[in-house]
Amino acid sequence: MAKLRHSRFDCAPGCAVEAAVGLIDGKWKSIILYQLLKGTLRFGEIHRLIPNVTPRMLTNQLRELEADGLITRTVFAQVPPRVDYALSPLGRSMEPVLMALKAWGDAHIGLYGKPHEVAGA
Amino acid sequence: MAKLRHSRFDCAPGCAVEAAVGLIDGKWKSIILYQLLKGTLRFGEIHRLIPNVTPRMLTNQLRELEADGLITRTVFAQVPPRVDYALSPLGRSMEPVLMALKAWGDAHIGLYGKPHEVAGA
DNA sequence: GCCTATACTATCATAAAGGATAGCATGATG
DNA sequence: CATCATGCTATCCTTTATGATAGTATAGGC
Repeated sequence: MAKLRHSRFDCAPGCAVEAAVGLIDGKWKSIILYQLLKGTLRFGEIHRLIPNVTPRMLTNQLRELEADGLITRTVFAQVPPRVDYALSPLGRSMEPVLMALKAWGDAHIGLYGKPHEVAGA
Repeated sequence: MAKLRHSRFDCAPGCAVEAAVGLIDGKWKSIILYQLLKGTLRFGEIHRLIPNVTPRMLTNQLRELEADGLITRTVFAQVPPRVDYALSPLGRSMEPVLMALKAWGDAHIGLYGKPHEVAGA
């Protein structure tokens, strides 16, 4: 059996932090959730907003976010196919976390804006 | 050359979020930072607070956090050795992120408290 | 002299994360 | 009939993350 995701929850003092981090653990997940804050998006729209992700990984991480209950996936029976992704109420409850991350990133992005050029802290 | 950590910063709209997430990307990092919110800790104290981490990984992630400027490491020339770890001002500025993660985790830990038992969202 | 403590280091191993590339079914369009 | 769009899937591959285990230097305590 593959290691269970989130299996590390052991209710130590850091547990709550760990639980939250575990849900956004995946290279593209936090970006996907952040983009969905603005509203429902289709697969292709997400891909245009995050061009560096491969279709395989985008699908993979959308499926995991759905399995974790953070987003909803709605398929429209038409051609070409249309699939809408949106934050679920649980996902929406992550907004304070995502906005805290953004606020921190906005304030400090200059420290890491270029590879190899980390400013002295 | 190994891939640079944080090399994925490309200043897309999610960039700021990505930057912040990249700094806590590592199985134990968010827990370490969370524990250090309470104040300076020695290596062994951190290990007692996070018993599941191996010494190798604890050292590895402490070194990365230090390299990223989030924590400071102070060596005392004595025997047995004593090394203190503390949040740097930059690390301290992550407190809102860590507290947002904790608040979210506290509110929702029940959803993921046990492996294999994800409540319907 | 042996044991203990501390904060690691060294080495090997396993598992997983993520990427690269090519391809698919269906209808619409020209 | 060829091309296009969409949202993927399949397969193989590379890289990285993490773990398991054993070991280390130095002084102090018994």
